[in-house]
Amino acid sequence: MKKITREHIVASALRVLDEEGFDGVTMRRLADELGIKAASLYNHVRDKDELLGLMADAISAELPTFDHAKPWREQAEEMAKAIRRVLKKHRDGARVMAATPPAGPNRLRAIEQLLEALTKAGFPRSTVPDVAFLMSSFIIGFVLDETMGQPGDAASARRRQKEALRWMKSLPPAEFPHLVSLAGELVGSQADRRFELGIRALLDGFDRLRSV
Amino acid sequence: MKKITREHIVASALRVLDEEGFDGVTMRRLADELGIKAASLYNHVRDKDELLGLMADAISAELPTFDHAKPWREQAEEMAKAIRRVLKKHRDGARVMAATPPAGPNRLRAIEQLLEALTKAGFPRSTVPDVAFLMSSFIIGFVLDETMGQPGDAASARRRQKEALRWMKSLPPAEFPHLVSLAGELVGSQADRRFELGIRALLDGFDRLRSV
DNA sequence: ACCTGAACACCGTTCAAGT
DNA sequence: ACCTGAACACCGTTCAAGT
Repeated sequence: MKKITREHIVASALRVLDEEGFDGVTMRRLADELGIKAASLYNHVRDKDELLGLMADAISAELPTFDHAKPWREQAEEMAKAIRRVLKKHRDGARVMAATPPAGPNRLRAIEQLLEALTKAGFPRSTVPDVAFLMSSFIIGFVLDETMGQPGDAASARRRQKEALRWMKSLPPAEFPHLVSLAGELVGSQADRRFELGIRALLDGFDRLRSV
Repeated sequence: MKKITREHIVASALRVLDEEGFDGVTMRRLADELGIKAASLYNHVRDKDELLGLMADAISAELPTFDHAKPWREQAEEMAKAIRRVLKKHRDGARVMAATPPAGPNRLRAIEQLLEALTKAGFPRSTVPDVAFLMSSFIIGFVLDETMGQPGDAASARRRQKEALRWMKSLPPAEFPHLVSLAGELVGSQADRRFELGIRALLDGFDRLRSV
């Protein structure tokens, strides 16, 4: 086998993540993937939390860099979509980010870029961290919700959705009239459209904070 | 001891949650709290997932009811603040909601009320589920982020914050100029103000969707 | 009907022992 | 320096056995 390095471990961990999901990433399963024993991992990584942090940073490395030429609004919307795309590229990617503090060079670099863009866009200094934080938690929250309880493969995801629809339609309509009549729209996610609606609403709302 | 009922179990589980946090809610610890053995819990609850669902619904029961007389904007903002308050009332409350599908009568009742309010507010039928979903994931995402990695007691939370501040200020300013200069505003959360800013931006953005 | 002891198949992590 | 076996203190869950 190849030599075991930190990078090698993190790459394997992301592979396990994609195959087994967040709960499937165990030190033992990861060691198997690498052809070593679980105890050996502790020669390269302090503990599982550090490993998760490294995974989060590896995911953050896939984020594209900002194009500072474009107008801020377009920039921010594209950045938001790119973040969502990267979070969805790895199974339970949003859970990894949510479970992990925003440290690590790649993640910090992404935050720095966002702060830079917001400053250039004319947001007052004191609101720049607010807007950055809110964009981040909005995106992570959305993808978390969007992918919650969904198995990896698309087939069983669709089966689950059908089940949820049938269940929601069977609720007592006297008590839950809107829930029942909107069941189709509630479970049939159209997540892309919904995300765009949300990020645009949020950015529109932020826009009036700008002084330039 | 008292007779063991489902309600009794859920109440104890919430007590354990507040004391030990999300990861501390184990079947064994909960059984201890009730003065029984872990295996006995399975006479009352299918598995841990069902228990978490019941906990989420018990938390949802604490939500106030909507005041349909007030204008929608005020209504929605108050509802959002109330949800955040309830999520923060129990340690890791947001994690319980995020880990759990939106079933359970109390939670459904809250969603139904929100759908009702949005419909009355004049949102087109097809956007009502979008706005409801987006408000929910925004709030849960915010509180999740806000309370992440925070220990229960306020003292150690403040200690952690000081540490984070010192760490961020020690970053290389050439690479992370905004991160370093905004360190104070980034870690000193002022979460209440930040949440208001966010929910208002989001609701302002939604407002132009209304047709009434 | 409900509780228990014991077991099964897992976890993260430590540590002395090997090379 | 890095890997291993074995152990420790946990998990969720099942099931035959008790009352």
